[in-house]
Amino acid sequence: MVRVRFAPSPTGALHIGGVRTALYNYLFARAHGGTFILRIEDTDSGRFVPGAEQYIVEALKWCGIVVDEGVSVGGPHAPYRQSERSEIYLKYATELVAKGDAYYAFDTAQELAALRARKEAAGEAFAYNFQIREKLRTSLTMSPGELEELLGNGTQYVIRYKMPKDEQIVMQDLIRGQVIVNSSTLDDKVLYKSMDHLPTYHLANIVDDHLMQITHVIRGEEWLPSLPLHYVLYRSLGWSDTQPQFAHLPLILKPDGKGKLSKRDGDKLGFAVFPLQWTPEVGDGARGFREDGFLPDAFINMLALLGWSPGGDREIMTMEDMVADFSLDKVSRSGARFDPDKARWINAEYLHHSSDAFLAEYLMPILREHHIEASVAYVEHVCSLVKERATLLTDLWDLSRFYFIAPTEYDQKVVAKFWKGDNPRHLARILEIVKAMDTIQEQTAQATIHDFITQEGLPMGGVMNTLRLSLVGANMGASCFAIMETLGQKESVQRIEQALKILPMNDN
RNA sequence: GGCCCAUUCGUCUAUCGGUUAGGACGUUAGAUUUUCAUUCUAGAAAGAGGGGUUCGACUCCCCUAUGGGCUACCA
Repeated sequence: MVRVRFAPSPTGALHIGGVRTALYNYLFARAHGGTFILRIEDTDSGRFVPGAEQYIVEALKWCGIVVDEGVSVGGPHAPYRQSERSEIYLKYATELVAKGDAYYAFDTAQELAALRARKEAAGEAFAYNFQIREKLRTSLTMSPGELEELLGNGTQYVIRYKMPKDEQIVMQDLIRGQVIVNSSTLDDKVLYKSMDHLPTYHLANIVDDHLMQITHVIRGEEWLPSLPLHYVLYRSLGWSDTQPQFAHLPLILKPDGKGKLSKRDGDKLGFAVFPLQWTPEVGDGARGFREDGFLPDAFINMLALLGWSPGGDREIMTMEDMVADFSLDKVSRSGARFDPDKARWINAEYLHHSSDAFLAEYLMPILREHHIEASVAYVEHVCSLVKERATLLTDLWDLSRFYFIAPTEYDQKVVAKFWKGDNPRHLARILEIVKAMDTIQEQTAQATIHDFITQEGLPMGGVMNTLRLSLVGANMGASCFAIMETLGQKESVQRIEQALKILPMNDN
């Protein structure tokens, strides 16, 4: 039975790299009939950000990623917030000390900083490891009595893992294959912190994954360097035989390929890097894909393709399609640059195939904000005319406003180009034809007016663009006749009359 | 600096030893269109470099280069 977890830290908004990790975990779980768990890793009390957890829950919901078990839905392994599980971890840390695989260290932050500074001054890297641990104030070199006294009088301590010396740690990664690291290059990581009396990520992660019976750990590549630590931790705890399998995902890079994508890139690109708008109580906010007009289905489709391909040429896929084809061995090994252009194109694909009813539902509230009364049927019809011109949901209003509001000003460039010579006079004659119609039907109106223009030998482009200018106020939109049919005869007549009244009749 | 990971068109990728190295975004040129879009057609565009292994390497191995990640009582 497959059990995977997405385990973010509530330190701010979840950026698209995190969402993609969640997505891959979710796809993997669904593909194997498994369980997708949401666990909050809030063991860094110093970086906790109020509202971040709620943001994560809402973001997953918007993406259509359904949590089976975890924070906000509960489950058999509750609680799923590590801060609420704090008493669990100390037990395992002290167990490791008892076994001799970990030890108490009493160095102060100042002492460590001094040590680090001295090493750096000598041009060497500082590592808290086998070479130095015997020379520091640790339980390794103390008498039992001395240790008991320090522990008893409340002296601050951390528990560090005693990384073995010169051992080849052989690991398996589902995406990268075998990875081997010599343990002497690793340091004695802190497992349990003195400051907030909470475990570090490494301990809490291993303990919870074990307790929650996680079968596969799918996480970002930034965790690969700590995989050896996790391996030896599982071994020390006696859990090697049930330890999960690991898959380290390639990173999502900045568009220029220089480094991991970050919040600042969003500002620089003028493009969202978060699923939802983020408005923290303090600090800077950030825009979201949702608010920028992306459809959730398009968003996850775009994200899924950043580092995974089903093989072959398929690109536009629903969540169900992706579940059916997802497998970790088709995840690529190299980092993927985020491409705003491709993201926009995918969204346009989804938008063009959205139903008019769905788009109208989005547009109606915007119309209400502009105090526009329109029937759902009318709005749906308008959506059918504008959607192929839209890339983002937010384009809809700009593309459709002239169907609801007569132009109050006219695009000067278009005026300069077409509202000249005899064109206004020709338009006045078109007006008479339109006036004579009871109703406007696209095909018949087109036939009638085109015939007139041809028979009178008038310039087709000049007349039609002038007509469009009077109707729309710009050189955009569907066929003039479709527009007139939508607007209705009365409104069409009014708009042509208004243009003839407002714009100068001729420039002779 | 040390350790680890990676490397196919500008970008995302397909290829799992034998292909004219395919697709998509973007881009260029056309067509369609009264406009803006859409759509369609065509084009340019890639295996980092050097060694091996092999009858044959983009594909396997090694070295170099380049890029990235990690190197906290952060995750």
